[in-house]
Amino acid sequence: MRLSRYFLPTLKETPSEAQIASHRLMLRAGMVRQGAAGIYSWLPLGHRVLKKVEAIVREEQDHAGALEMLMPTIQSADLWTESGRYDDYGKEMLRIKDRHGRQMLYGPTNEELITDIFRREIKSYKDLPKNLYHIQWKFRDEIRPRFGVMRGREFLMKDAYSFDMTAEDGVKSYNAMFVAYLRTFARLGVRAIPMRADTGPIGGDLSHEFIVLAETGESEVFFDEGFNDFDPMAADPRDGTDLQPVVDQWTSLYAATDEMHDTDSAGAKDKALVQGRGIEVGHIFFFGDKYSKPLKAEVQGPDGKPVAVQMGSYGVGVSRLVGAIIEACHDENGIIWPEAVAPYKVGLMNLATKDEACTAACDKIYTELSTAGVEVLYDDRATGAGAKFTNMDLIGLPWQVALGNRGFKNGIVELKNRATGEREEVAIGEIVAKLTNQ
RNA sequence: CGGGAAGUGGCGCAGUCUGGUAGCGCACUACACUGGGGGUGUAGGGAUCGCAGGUUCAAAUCCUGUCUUCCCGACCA
Repeated sequence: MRLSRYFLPTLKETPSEAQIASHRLMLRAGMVRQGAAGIYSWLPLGHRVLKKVEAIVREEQDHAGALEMLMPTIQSADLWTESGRYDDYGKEMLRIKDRHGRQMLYGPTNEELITDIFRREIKSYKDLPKNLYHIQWKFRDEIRPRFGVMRGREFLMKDAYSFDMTAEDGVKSYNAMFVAYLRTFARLGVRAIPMRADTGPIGGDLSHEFIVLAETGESEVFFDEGFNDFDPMAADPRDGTDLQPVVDQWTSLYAATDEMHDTDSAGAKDKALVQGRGIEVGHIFFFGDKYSKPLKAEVQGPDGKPVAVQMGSYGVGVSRLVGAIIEACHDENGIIWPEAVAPYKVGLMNLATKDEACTAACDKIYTELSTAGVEVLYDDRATGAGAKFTNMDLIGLPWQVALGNRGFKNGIVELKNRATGEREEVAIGEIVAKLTNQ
């Protein structure tokens, strides 16, 4: 993409409403713009990142056997009355009336809706297990939205729902999601640690939060440094092996957020305990028949008798993750994207746009990279070189390629790694091959 | 919802106390120079000062109401 044709409104100064790093950087890098408190438009650069995060979440869900579908954002209040949560949910739920005066709501979550779909279509134990998910916008009318997309009111969430005949099978479904989450966050380029969680209003007795570690995270966390030795990609939910040992390993070490932290517990006395900060990006629950009973989500067992199914739900804050990744990956100059979610892999800068030969060389590199399938953002604007460097550091593409008169005379470009800051001179003729293999 | 701040060109701010023709930096437009870390000059465009009402000869400035945004707390993907 040529920057001269792109829509990338970067800001030199930070808008006064943004306080934390990810919010400041998302505004400055031209990724999002605020519509109302906690509600954002995603501009092209931010949208690309959001879609990449979404794609990785989707791949790992599919890989773990979950089935993608799509439920609406607007729901009828009826199902919520039936589950008893219409009154319980409180002011966090955005309630609206349609033209006929029917009570509707903008979905804050989808347990009721998915359970209704399930109970209408699935009648036999032979159809189990099932794990259905969707990636959809939710709305929770938070008292105080803040931190940009990290705690917005409107947010993109992946939520999956598992249905099993027995609690034992339900735990297997839970474990598959547990492993899928380990893999998802590792692929996104961040370190996430599962922590035993309070089940809160969703209920149930088995639940873990996945916390991305970031120095500027919103909550304080305590965890065993033994987590460093675990490989999140070691287990595969699809190869048919028992995942319980993997889950046992990841839950054997102490890990807790400050509100769950208990200095008196045995694990907390471990010498290997370290303190850090983190951001919750995923939360999984196994809650048995909490919703299937009141909503009568039953199947017939082998004996012909109806049984309420065992359910679990599994959320990932997709839009929140974009902010969380930035919190974990930035410096004083801007964002440092992990390659898997970077909006473009390479930022190519023409530092001598008035020099026809140099420009032709840049154009050639741009064309060849594009043809080779490398995502490249090409700064071909007639602005000063300093502005280009500063802007590239801000938007944080993993690789920067700079070509100006100086290098052109000697037949070299400068290649810079945004994360390490390392610069290297590469022959013009070799840069494409080098980036293609990188 | 309790406590606290703030709304003035796109962004960051001054002006408000003490009422008297709306200002600065950045960004933007044109031209020239410049071109390896947000460069320089000249000339421009753009604001009913959040909104409504009131006081006054006169309101960004004083009074009343209201909306919005941000921060701390309780709540949360």
